[in-house]
Amino acid sequence: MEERLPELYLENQLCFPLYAASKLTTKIYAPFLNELGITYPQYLVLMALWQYDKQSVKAIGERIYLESNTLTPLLKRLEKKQLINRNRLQQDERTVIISLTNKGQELKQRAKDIPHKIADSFRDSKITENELIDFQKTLFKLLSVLQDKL
Amino acid sequence: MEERLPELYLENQLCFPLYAASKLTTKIYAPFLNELGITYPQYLVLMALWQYDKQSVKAIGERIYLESNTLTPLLKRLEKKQLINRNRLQQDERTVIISLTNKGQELKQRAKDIPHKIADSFRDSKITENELIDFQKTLFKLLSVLQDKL
DNA sequence: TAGATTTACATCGCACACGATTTAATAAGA
DNA sequence: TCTTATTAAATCGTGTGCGATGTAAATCTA
Repeated sequence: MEERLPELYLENQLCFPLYAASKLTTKIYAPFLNELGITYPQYLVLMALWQYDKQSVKAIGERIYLESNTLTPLLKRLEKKQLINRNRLQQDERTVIISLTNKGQELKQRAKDIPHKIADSFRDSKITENELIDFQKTLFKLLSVLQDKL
Repeated sequence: MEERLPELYLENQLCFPLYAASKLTTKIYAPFLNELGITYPQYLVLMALWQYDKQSVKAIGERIYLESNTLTPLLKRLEKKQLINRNRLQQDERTVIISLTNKGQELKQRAKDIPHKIADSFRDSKITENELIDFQKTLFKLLSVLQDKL
């Protein structure tokens, strides 16, 4: 009665290696981020703020694909660490504007070498620079297709 | 005093689109898996069991990159849904063997069309079949490199 | 302009992830 | 053999993710 269904093999899916690679990548970052006292999703929020300071929760969410149900508690943790401030906008009291504290601004300097360090660790691997560039290109295409489907 | 650090832009990272694509992919699966009453990580565990029944928790973890701290509670939930059984191995009482119940086996039939349905939804997108094949190839290379680093 | 609708954020509950530690069983070594 | 080390799961605490719902402010509409 058992039936071979190769379409259900882990290796033949796209979703599974994507899921696994994402998790492993986060683990690669962990020791560097630990030194800064932040988590990976917190790092994403801070990158959004380092690039464009003073944004609404909604704007941050659109950049990193998260909504207030995840962001609100995460932002409160960043506030408790004194890396950001949360302020209601006067013109529209519904909107909460997130801005970096001095401490949050300073963290940018300590974080700036992380991408290089990560990239270096791939230097002598089986993956070429060009391959990674193509890969990233498809990844962004995939992202936009996925977004359209949702 | 503000400094432009393009290496800290979200678009220039590899980790971020990987993280985002993984999450969006999981969302694409959600409605299909909802019909089966399971979550995405539970689906991964079941795929491992549909492919090779009767495995230890450790073996499942190696396939899907999870450890007992995540798997134990997840497996208890699958047990409560009567999709799997958990039994200690006589030869080695430390090992817990996970096996499918009849209900768990039957679910395979109901799940078998999910990959096709997902693939179909990409049919007329900007991404070609060949591009996806290359993409998956790099993804697996990336996975093995990441694994070596950890 | 009063009432309906939309919007931004917050809250709640549940299910992961994962580092760190614990417990019990087995294997290894002097 | 007795002790020590290793191994497989389980447990614990913290931090996401996310669907569903709540709340208050702003906007729209008849």
